[in-house]
Formats: sequence, C-alpha cells, structure tokens
Amino acid sequence: MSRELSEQEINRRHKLAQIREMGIEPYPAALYNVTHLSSDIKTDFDHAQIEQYREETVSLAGRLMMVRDMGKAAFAELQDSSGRIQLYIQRDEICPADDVDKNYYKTFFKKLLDIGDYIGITGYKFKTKVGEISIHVKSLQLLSKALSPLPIVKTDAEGNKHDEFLDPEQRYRMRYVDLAVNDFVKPLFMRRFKMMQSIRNFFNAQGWIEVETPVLQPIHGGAAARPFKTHHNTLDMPLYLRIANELYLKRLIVGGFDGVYEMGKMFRNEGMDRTHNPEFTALELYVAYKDYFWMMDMTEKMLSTVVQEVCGAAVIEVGNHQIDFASTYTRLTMYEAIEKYTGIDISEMDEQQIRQVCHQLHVHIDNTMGRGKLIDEIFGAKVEQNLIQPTFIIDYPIEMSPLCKKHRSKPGLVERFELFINCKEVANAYSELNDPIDQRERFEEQLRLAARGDEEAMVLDEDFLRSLEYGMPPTSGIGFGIDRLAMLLTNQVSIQELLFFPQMKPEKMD
RNA sequence: GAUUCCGUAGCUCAGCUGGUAGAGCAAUACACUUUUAAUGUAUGGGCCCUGGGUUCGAAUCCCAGCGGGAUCACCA
Repeated sequence: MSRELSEQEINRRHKLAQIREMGIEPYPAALYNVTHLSSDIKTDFDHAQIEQYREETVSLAGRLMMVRDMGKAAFAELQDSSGRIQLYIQRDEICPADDVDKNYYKTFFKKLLDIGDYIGITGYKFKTKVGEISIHVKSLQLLSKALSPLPIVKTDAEGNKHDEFLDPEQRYRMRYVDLAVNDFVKPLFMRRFKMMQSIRNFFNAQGWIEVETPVLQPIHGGAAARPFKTHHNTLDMPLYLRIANELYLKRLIVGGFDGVYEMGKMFRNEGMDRTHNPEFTALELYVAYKDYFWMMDMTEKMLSTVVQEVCGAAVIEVGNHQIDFASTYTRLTMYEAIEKYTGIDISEMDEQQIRQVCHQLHVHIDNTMGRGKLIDEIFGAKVEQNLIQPTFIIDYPIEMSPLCKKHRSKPGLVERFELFINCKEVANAYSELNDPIDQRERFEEQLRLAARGDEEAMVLDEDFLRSLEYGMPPTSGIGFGIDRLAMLLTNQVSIQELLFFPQMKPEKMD
C-alpha cells in the first residue's frame, strides 16, 4: 500500500526520528511491569489514606488520550483496558537529574509524544483540587509510538460527545480504532462473551460435552442454505464450508454421548444485511432420550438463567418492548398461530385451498411452492411480526423439515418447534428423526425438490444414513443463533455491532 | 436486488437561485506548575469522490461510474 501521508502522519514520523536521536527507543522490547489498572485505582481509592499513598508507587500503562498542557506541568489522560485515569505530570519530577535543560519534559514529553502513543508511568495516587482521582507521575516511558492520529472523541461537561467516530464503514473496517476511541463498543462484546460463557456453564453443569466437528465438509448437510465451495489440493476434491453441524453431532449421539453441543461458526453464501453475515455463530445441542417437549422446558430454563446472569434481570428492554425471559413461554402450533392472527383455520386444507388463502391474504407466492412452503409464507407474512414475547411455535409441516421426526399423533406434521423473540427466530429444535428408512425417504424427497430447481434442498448424506442404521437413541436437538441472541441481550438491531470484524466489501487502498 | 440519501481540511460538518472555499476540533509555534471539551496569541493545511457534459465560468446544475448509509424484499 502506498499512499500520500497526511501532514500529521509526516509529523509523527519526524518525531519518531527525533525520539531515536535523543537515544530513546520508541518500540522497546522489554516487558513493562504494570501493577494497577485504572479501574482498580478508582474503585479502591480511600480518602482516609491520601497521605500514605504518597509513599506507595503504582505503575500503569496504556494509551495517551489527551494532554492539557499548563506550562511546567500538564494533565494527561491514560486509557488502559479498564478505562481512563488522569495523570498529573510536573516538569521537574519526570526529568532525570542530569537533564539540566529539562529536555525530557520540554522536548520529549511536550513535543514528541502524541495522542495515541502507548506509555508506561509510575507515580502515586492522589486527588486534584477539584476532586478527580489521578496519578502524580514520577516517571514516564514511551512503550510504543503511534504513527497515525486517532480520531479524538471529546465529552463535555454535559456529557455531549464531539467529533465522534461513528461512520459504520470506518468503525467496522478499523475495529481497532473503534474500540480505542468509542467507549460504548467494548461493553457490547463483553456482554456477548459473558452470554456465551453463561450458556456453556449451564450446559456443562448438565454434564453435556462441548465438541468440535468439521468445518470443511464433503457434503454440506443439516440445513437448507447455499454453501461456500472450496477445493482441497491433496485430495483433489471439492469441500464445503459447513452450513450446519447437525449431522455430525447426531453421529456422536449414535456413538454413545448423552449430550453434546458445539458453539461455532457456520457459513452461508447468501444475502448480507443488518441481521445476516456470511459467517455467523450457531449453538447446537443434542441430548439423548429426550423429545421436543423436554427441549422446550430446557430452553426456558436456560434462557431465563442466562439472561438473569448476563443482564442482571430476566425482564429486559429490547427496542420499545419489555421482554420477559422468566415466565413460561407461550406455545402455539403453527396452525393455531396462523388461525390466531388471520382468523383462518388451514389445518385441513390441501395445497390448492391454501394457495387461495395466500391470494386472499395478499401473501406473495410462486408456483414452485409446495404446501409446506405456502404455510411458511403465510406464517412469515402474518404471524412473525406479532411474536414479541418468547413464543414456541410447534408442529411444522413435514415438507419443510427433512431431519425431524414425524409427529407422534398428527399426520403430516413433525415434532419441531421454533422459538421466536422480538419477531425473530432465535432457535429451532426437533425430536430428531432416528428412523433410518424414513430418513432415507426424506432425503430422496429433497433430491426431487432439488431436481425441481430448489437450490436450498438438502443433499443426501450416505454416511449419515449409515450411522442411523447402527441405531441412534431417541434424541432432541436444538440450534440457537448466537449472534441474534446477543443482539437481543444488548438491545442492538445490527449484527455488525456484535461481530468484531463483520464481512465488508474489499477496501480500496490506492 | 429495488427505492432513497450522502461523498468538501486529519476528524465533525457549513457552503443559498452557478462567480475557482469556511468554522470548531486536531496539527505547528509561543506563553502558562491543580487542569479537565483547559485557556490565550499566531501559523500552516483542500484534485470540493472519479469521468464526461451544460456554461464566459461548476464544490454547486445534468449524465455515467465508484464508495457508503438508510428503508424494503429473501436467507439464521
């Protein structure tokens, strides 16, 4: 990359050279002994001990974020991983004894250091005249010179922010800058990772095992989606980035695990927008000897626990709604849900009649759609928008669910549920299909759909069928969209806010 | 993919019905030993996204392209 340097970038390179001329290494190799985080200093500050603090040396490191130069003294702000703290720096204290011209302060500190530079300081805790907890600096060392100026975000006395770094493109492309200057970013990610940890804790406490299954798969199974295709040179064969890990996790249940789960990246070669990224994180869990009713109970328990742990309350604000994760979630069958929000009972209707209903409701459909797909379209257009509070929609048409067990008592349906929260699908679960002969027929039906032109139809996985023939216990499985869940728990509408590095168009570097 | 808005200094943005650019912050220099968006004084900084067109003259009007946002549709 070659580009013209801005005035400020040239300045900083000159300063870098001058620092070296002074005999100071701008990128020292040695570790810097940090004794405190800025947050420790602030939370542990004891006013009764201000006198004793003078004798107690603390050492901090971080970025220099602001300097208020007062002549022979200055105030500065140091930002470390835990926040910011003010530094008070006096000329005569930081200059070495032999530095008679006070160049360490006058030249090095005042002229050659910039906002964004990493520094380490030692000093003691104190409080300024106006009461701000600060560090009285006794020594200051450059740890890493920054050659590009950071966007300066300033907050005034009323809390108004000035010159904010808010352009989404810049923020996502340069997440390192976003994290450095925007204090609202890190807490979102902390909450996301706390949520993932809380889920893991919950599952581990049940004795379920966290496993890893292939990302590169010869057959992309387990979901209906277009995959990314790649090629393995040594084997000279095509491989697909997984769109789901379902079929591998079930093989592990066949192998004798009682409960396995995996939290990992899935890849789908489809649209991108504020709720879809080409790679996203899914959680899948399979538990032997259970059914989908049990899984609904588990889901309620898990989510109420996790939300309580992560948000400190089980009722949280999402958009304009208070969403209650603690109560028992409403359970509606697909047919009941459609009847509730359209007034039409389609449970006994055939494909032609349902097609009529679609026209009547102004639901957009096309001729390739079968009965199951038509029902799904009505649901998407008329029901989803109403499902604010956590709601289980259960008993789906069999056509849409080739990996799900037939309903124990309702012909044409499967034992499946999806969990909707704030109008979005958050989880999808089955009583898993473990009848190998039925499974083969379902795959064959998918092949027929593919032949009709359905690009998302599933591919027949012969090895998976073989595994079922060795016997899979009755099992219930569930998949959660982790990014979606994180969006709910952080009240964010854009998935990009919960991904450190969302997929972007290639950047032009001229 | 459709609609719509935007692209001006390092950053955030002004710039009217066309007359070749402005503010605040940042930068540079000086002053100031308890400030906190520190302050005061001074200075430098622009291919006005790109390419065409209209015009005596375009940051401004028109067309095309590139980049981005928002909304809508499909997928988690």
